[in-house]
This record gives sequence, structure tokens and C-alpha cells, in this order.
Amino acid sequence: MSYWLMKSEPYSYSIQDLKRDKRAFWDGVRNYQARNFMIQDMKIRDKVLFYHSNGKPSGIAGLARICKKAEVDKTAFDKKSKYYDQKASPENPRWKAVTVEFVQIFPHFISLSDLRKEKTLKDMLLLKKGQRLSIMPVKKKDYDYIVKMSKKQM
DNA sequence: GCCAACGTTGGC
DNA sequence: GCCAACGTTGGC
Repeated sequence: MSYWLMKSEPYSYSIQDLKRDKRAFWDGVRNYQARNFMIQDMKIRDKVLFYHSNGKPSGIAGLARICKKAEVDKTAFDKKSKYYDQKASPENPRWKAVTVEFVQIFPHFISLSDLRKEKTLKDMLLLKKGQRLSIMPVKKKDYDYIVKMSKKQM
């Protein structure tokens, strides 16, 4: 079992949207490191912290779970898509994405500044300077700690 | 909207 | 294979 953090801009796709849809294909990732995590490392039932980036404020909004292994991301072939990549084609798809399913919205949203206040979490990749990955691994102990934080008022 | 930090591209 | 130029991310 592995643990992950996946970022999404709430204006484009929020955890409330995921709750409504139940499942979402995580298309649009155009970073190799993030893609490789999805293709090589994510397993069905892996747990996911759903992060709202560029939010007011940014932070962790809830939980999701991997429910389908990586499949070809066809938005890369679609000229009208904002995720269009002219170097991708059905013969050489280049991009793949997993499907995630809704688990829960946190009773208390955990902002980035809340996370920074926790000494225990100081080594999280998310909190490292200049770190911009939209999908990143999370340690079990950090995942568990964050779930615990979500249950109490900050 | 700004801008630091980082990733990608392409010329050489 | 280097690296400058450019594009993107994402916090603020």
C-alpha cells in the first residue's frame, strides 16, 4: 500500500466535483515524474490526499483512492483540448493517467500554513522549497498524521 | 498579477 | 551533452 498527494486547482476540478462524480480520470498530467508515479508505482486501493492548489487558501481538502490503473490519456491527441500535445499520438501515446475515486471531504480543511506549523511534517515533499510536482509520494506516518489533523479543529 | 523555481526544448 | 530561452507551476 502506497500513499500519495495529488494536486488539483479547485476552480478546474475540486474534491466537491469528485464527490459528485464518484470517480475521475486524472487526465492532463504533462510532467514525466508525475506520469511515472501513475504508471509505475500507483496500485489500486492506494490512498490519496486530495490537495487544492492555487486555492484560497491552498491545502488538503480530503481523501481519494486509486481505483483503476493508468490508461492512455486521450486528451493529448485532441487538438481542442488544453492538454493537447503534438508529440503524442495513438501509436505513441506518451501520457497515461489513473482513475481515482472519492473517499471523503475532510471535516476541517488543512491549509498549507497549518501543515507548515507541524514539526512532524517538516520533511514532507510538499513543504520543500521550489517543489512543484502535481503528484508526489507521501509517507504513511505523514498521511496518518494529516488524517488525524483533519478530525480536529485547528 | 508577480515572480521564483523548475522543466522542457532546441540550437550548437 | 551543454545551456540559454522559454513556458509552467503555484504561493503569495
